[in-house]
Amino acid sequence: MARPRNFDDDVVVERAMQAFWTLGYANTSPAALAEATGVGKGSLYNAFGSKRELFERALERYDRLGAEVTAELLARPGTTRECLRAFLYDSVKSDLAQPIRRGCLAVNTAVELAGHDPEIARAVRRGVDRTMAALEWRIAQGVRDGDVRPDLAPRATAEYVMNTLAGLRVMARTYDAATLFRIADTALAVLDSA
Amino acid sequence: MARPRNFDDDVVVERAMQAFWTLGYANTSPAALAEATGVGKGSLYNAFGSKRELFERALERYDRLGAEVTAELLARPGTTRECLRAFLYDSVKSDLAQPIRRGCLAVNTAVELAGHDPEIARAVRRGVDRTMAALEWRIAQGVRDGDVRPDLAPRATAEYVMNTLAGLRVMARTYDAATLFRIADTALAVLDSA
DNA sequence: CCAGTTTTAGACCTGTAGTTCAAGAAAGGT
DNA sequence: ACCTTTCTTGAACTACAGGTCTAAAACTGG
Repeated sequence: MARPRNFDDDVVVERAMQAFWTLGYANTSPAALAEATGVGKGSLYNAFGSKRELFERALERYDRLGAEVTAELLARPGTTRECLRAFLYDSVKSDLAQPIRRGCLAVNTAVELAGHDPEIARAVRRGVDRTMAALEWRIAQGVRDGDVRPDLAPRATAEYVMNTLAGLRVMARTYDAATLFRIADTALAVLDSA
Repeated sequence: MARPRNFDDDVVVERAMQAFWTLGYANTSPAALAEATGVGKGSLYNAFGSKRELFERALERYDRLGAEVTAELLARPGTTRECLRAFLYDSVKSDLAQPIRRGCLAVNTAVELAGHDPEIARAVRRGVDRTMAALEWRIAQGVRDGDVRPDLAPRATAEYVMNTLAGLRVMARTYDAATLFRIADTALAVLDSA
């Protein structure tokens, strides 16, 4: 009945996400998006409405993929501490693996846009809350299993771990691997019974 | 012998700093800088060369003022933990006091520019290192005084506290005061002997 | 009070961001 | 084969970013 799209939305959103992640929102021009996605500017606007809306799609995707990775890491066998360690290490490692340090899209977005765009702020918050809920759940399990100090409140501890991750994502911009891993280890020491 | 400047460089840099801090580097246009400083674009370019150079001056100033505040806080009487608590609380409070959450200029800069601009990355790093050195010094003193667990390495602990601060500066974009203070407290609990 | 120098305000310039639009292309229904 | 609909391509458009330039203005030593 009509001409079909000759690209896959998911693929385009994925590529746009990579571009936004690497360059930042403001520095990713429509031309850059066209280049990165292999789709003409016109088609992008036809399909997604605006740069802003495409960004929201990209952020959503990032949150969803991140939540999947987190869930997988936290569901692995091992002590709570091992799981949280894997959680922190994993993000540091994937950061360092990139040729240019791009940090975390959620953190970048919180810093670049959350202050001036309440809707984006809510989207970021939703994603972070989701990860934090997973952490809380895993920590609560650790308390039940007895491998976490029973006096730790799962909620507060989850917030704390999340905060540590946010810090690491920023520190990864300028510090080396050894420092980052050392920070992660120091942060996790709080979980140990003394 | 020649017409004198009719503005004070320091005042202009201070105001430019505020603008960059609030709006971000990319979003602060020359027009916005002229507006914020009360100095015409032409004069700004004459005095500072470029937006980029003015930003470097602003960042330098931020680092210097921050270092002064940190030094003052850490030199106050009280236990190490009280000092570090004041250090973390202070930044959270000043963040929350602003009408729009603008976080920390150094963190914002690390996120927005450090990945693509090595020189800026070095400047950020210098500032952070300075603060971290002050923390290390205070923690080492705490170890000597016996109010910090002696098994804590001052350097690693300082990095850890710095990381916690970086995290808080990001989390302050989207979370409320209660959560932020709770995170700070949890983070400081690691210092206690059990 | 003039000469010489530097600053100033803002007009001006070039490039690009972000978006829209017009014209044609690829379907599917009839 | 034709019509309708939706997509594509790329040119076109407006606004503003970042920076330069100019003509007047403000100082000061002589």
